[in-house]
Amino acid sequence: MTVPEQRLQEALTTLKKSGVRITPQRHAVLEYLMQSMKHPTADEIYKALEDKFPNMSVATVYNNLRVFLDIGLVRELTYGDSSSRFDCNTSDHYHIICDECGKIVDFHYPSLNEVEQLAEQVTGFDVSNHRLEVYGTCEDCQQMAKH
Amino acid sequence: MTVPEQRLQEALTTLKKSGVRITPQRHAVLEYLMQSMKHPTADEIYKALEDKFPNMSVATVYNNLRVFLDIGLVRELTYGDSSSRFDCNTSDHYHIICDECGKIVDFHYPSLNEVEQLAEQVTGFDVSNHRLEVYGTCEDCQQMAKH
DNA sequence: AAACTAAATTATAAGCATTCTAATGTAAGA
DNA sequence: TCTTACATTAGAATGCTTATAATTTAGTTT
Repeated sequence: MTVPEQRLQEALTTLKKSGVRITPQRHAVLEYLMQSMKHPTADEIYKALEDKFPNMSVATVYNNLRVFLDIGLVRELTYGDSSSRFDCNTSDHYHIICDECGKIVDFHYPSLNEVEQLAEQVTGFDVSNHRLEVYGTCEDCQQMAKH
Repeated sequence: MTVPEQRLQEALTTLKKSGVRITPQRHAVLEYLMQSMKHPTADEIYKALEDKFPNMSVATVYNNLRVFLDIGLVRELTYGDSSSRFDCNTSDHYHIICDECGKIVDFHYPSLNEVEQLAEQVTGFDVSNHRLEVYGTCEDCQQMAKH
């Protein structure tokens, strides 16, 4: 069994445990998210599945993404651009984003615990988590710029 | 001259240098941003100025924010919630955001250069900058939760 | 100081992502 | 198989932001 397939099985188990029904559409949205190495928008998921489910509503995609978010199966990524992206890799990692083409690449780095600790001391907040995004130009766009 | 006043003067000089006209509305938007310790949304700016400029259009606020963004006088902050916030403090700093009330507080911490460097090596990106946001519950909301 | 012109403002319409609503359909247990 | 609470659907509605076209104006030129 491949890694995405295994994650899908685990996710389905989590859904069942949470008392959430497994419908064909829900299954398909989850499967697409798990297999995608990108971080798709709701519309990208919708378009990717319209062959399989010609009658599926965009609302269904949004509804299911919300369900997955609530259970903690996916994370929502919001950047400057208009629409949210969804990341099914919930393990600790950061993102590096191309200023030119918007590509998002996962980037592993040890968690910045000392920043969280200092933030608590200085601001009095009860810190829950943090987000780090690095911006730059990806190799593809660097090549493009040379020609 | 107070610090916000001084920053306003500097900003006006920058605008002139960039060949941007100083209109009363533009001046007012900039002044409000500079004096505000919060990170207002476009609508908050619009509402704050409607006494002074009863005929001002929301479009004017958006237009001017874009001008300021292009020149680098302000930064746009986009989080999960619907509308962008604007930060006229362009010095290096991070933000800590309350999960409950959405309050955004400036938080100073040395720039994470080593993260940028590692990201370049690992991903091949030409890194330009990065963003760090810490999330948690502010003191006010911690108090509220107790009662 | 008056005239000029490119840029800014205004009011309104339009666009887009997302959410809501109400009717219909269905997964999963009894 | 029957039942029912939950999901899906289509389409309307919402809210933020941008576009359009007409009017006004800042800042320069005469």
